[in-house]
Order: sequence, then structure tokens, then C-alpha cells
Amino acid sequence: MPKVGMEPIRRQQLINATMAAIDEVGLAEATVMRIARHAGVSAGIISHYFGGKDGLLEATMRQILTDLTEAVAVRRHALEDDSPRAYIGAIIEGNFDRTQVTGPAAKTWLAFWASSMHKPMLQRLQNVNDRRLYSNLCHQFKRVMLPTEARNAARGLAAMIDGLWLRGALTPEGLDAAEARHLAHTYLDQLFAHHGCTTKASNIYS
Amino acid sequence: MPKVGMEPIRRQQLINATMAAIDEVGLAEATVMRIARHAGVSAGIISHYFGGKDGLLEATMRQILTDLTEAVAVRRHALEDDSPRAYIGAIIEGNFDRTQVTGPAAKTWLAFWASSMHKPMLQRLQNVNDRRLYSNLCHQFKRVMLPTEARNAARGLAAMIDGLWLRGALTPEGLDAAEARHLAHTYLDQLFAHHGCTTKASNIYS
DNA sequence: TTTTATTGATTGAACGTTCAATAAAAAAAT
DNA sequence: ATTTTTTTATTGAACGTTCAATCAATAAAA
Repeated sequence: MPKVGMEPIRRQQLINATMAAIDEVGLAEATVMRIARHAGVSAGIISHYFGGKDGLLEATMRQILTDLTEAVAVRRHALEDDSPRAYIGAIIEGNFDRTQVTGPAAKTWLAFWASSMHKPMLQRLQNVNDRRLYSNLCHQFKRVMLPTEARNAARGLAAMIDGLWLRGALTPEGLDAAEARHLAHTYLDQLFAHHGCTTKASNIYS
Repeated sequence: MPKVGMEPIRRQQLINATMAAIDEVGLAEATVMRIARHAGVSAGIISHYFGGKDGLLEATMRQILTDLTEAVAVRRHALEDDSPRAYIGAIIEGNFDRTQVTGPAAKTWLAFWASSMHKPMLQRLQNVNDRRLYSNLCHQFKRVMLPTEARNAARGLAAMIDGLWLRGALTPEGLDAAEARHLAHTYLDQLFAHHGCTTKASNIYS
């Protein structure tokens, strides 16, 4: 039923269908036919709008990364104070945003993560996003810590966030967002509490 | 050149070849022919010894998990004192063991991790291993913390370990084992330093 | 009537599995 | 010590299946 201006509608439908298909049967069995059926269109349309299956997968990963960036940006702009603690807290909250943590997005994310190890284009996308997260964290930590401490804090928190994501995606029941946020914030508190006495971590009384 | 007793040799060769192939081109393009070529044998032999490609992949994941368990067990038995701190330290060290952190094993691990979301057999293997890690951590933390604190500490440390692994596998240069261990140990120190005053801090976010 | 969107049968390539054929070692017979 | 027979390990071409991509045909809107 051809109407004009279907392109943006179809593109979004197909991207959503891709996530649904990956959530359902995994990336390996997410064939163009299955994705097309999910979107209620024919298989040929994928090549028409995305140039091929790879193009659709790339667009899907782009959208997931964009959504994540957006989720963080929204929380960041809603902040009242601009303290490092609040800023980093917004990053944590954004990373465990509802729309991101939901089944399809989480499983698709992990699937692309694994896939990006051997697909240069996906690796590039993943790298850019990764660097920005690290860079932001590092910048905020440096406002209250020595550069070396800040670097370690940023790497530790980034690993914690990714680890919680990973475990959430694998758990059959899905990620418990509330618990994940709690663990991440507690860790953040500890990082702030310990800054300055990190060289002797065990000496909490000095 | 048929000699008797080739089975264990061939099985090991093929498992190693599987990891090498996944390290090289990823799980999606690790075809039976490519794996066989890596091992210097023909493609048909895979079905002969493993019943099919799936059997080989399952055996490969089994080996990786076994190697990890072994690496932890070795460090655990080498402990002089049996303090929770030492015990958990051994778990950390075992998880960042040389043989595990090496390229092929790390990439294969992550590939299987993603794949296990939709393959019941792999999911089962992954779950069993996961529960044991959590159970061990929890048991040790409970020796010095309240049950609730211990549970959170175990989940946090497990997430941290997995997160460091994940980021290591994705980094083109591979995982910096020394840095990863340092971050994990520092986090562990913080967990111990904070036990007892965590109940107040954690209630803020729950 | 022209333009735009969509279909779905077709094509060719790639994959895992199978199995009859083969070759080498081991065992038995000379 | 040879030769013959049996056993075991391995091969690789053939087969059926599946997939992504293509494109001429089609149908609805402009």
C-alpha cells in the first residue's frame, strides 16, 4: 500500500523488528525473512532501505547507542547542582534507563557487543561510545581526585556498569534495574569515600 | 595416518582449533571447514568425534569453564591462611589467570556468553558456573558481614569481574590483566573497609 | 498517467552432515 | 620375518538445506 514518505516509518519498523527478532531467537537466527515478518513487510524491502542486512544491523546498533546517549543527556540536563557526584549519578541512572534495560534492547546490545569484536564498523561505533563514557567519568572524577585515582575510578565504574548490564542480559528473569542502580551508586559512594587515602586502602581511620 | 587412541588427541586439537577460529573470525564465521583446517584435519572428523558442530561448541565451552574452575582451585589450595580476604583474593586471581585472559579464550568466552542467551545447553553450563562463583563469594563475605551486605558485596564483585572481562575482550589490545586485578582488589578492599557502615549508605537508594 | 512503494519467486553461494572409499596400523597367519 | 587379514582412523565429494540479494512484476497513490 504505497504512500509517499514511508521511508522513515519503514526504517523505524525494521529497526524495532530487528531488536524483537534478536530478543526472540538471537542474532545468529535473526534472518532477513524473520525480521521482515516481524515488521509485517516482505524480505526484499530490507535491501531497499538499508542496502542489505549489514546496513540494517548497523542502523540498529546506532539507534541503541543513540538511545543510551539520550537517556544520559536527559538526566544530566535535569540536574540541579553540577557536583561530580550528581553528574556521575546521572550517568549511572541513564545507563539503567527503562528503555535500555528492557529485554529486546539488552539482548541486542550484548549480541552486538560480541559481534563487534570482528566487525570493524560495529567496533568503531562501540569504541566511540565507550570512549565518551570513560572520558566523561574521568573528567568528573578529576574534579575531586588526583589524575591517577580518577583514571582508576572511571575504569572501575565503567566496568561495574558493563558487568551489571552483562549479567542482567544473561539472567533469564532480566535485569533488576533497581538492584543494579543500588549497587552502582553504593560503589560510587565508596569511590568518593576513599579518595585521598587510596594508597593505603585498608587504613580507614587516618 | 591412523594410530590407535587418537580420540583424546583429536578432541583436544579440535577444541583448541575452535577457540583459535573464534578468536580469528568470530563465532558466526567459524565454520566446520575453517576449524578443521586449523586442526589440520578434514571437516568430516568433527561429526565423527563430536556428533556435529553443536557438540564441538558445547565441548569447547565446557573446557573453558573447567579451565577457569581449575585456575581458581589451584590458587585456593595454595593459600596459607583461610581468611575471607585471602579466599576471595584467590578467586579474583583465578579469574584473571594467564590462560583465561589470553586472546582466544577471552573472545571465545564472550562469544559463548552471547550465544548462551538462546541455546539452552550453553545457558545451563553458564548458569551452573555462575551460581558457583556467586555462592562461593557470598559464603566468604558472610563470614564478616551481615547476610544482606554479603549478598550485595558478592553481586557487586561478580559484576566487577565480569565487567573487566568484557571490556578486556573488546579492547583491541586485549585485557591488561595487571590493571584488572588491581581494580578488583581495590574494590574488594573497599567492600571490607565499608562493611558495618554500609547499611546506612545503602538505604539511601533502596 | 506517472510516480513511488512493495512484493515474492528466483538465483547462486555457503553451510553442516553423510557415507562409501581409502589408507595406515595392528593382529593374525604363514 | 614375511605376508595376509582385520581393525581403526580419516578423507572429501555429494547432498539437501538455508540464506541474502536481486529484479521484473504489481499495485496503490499522486
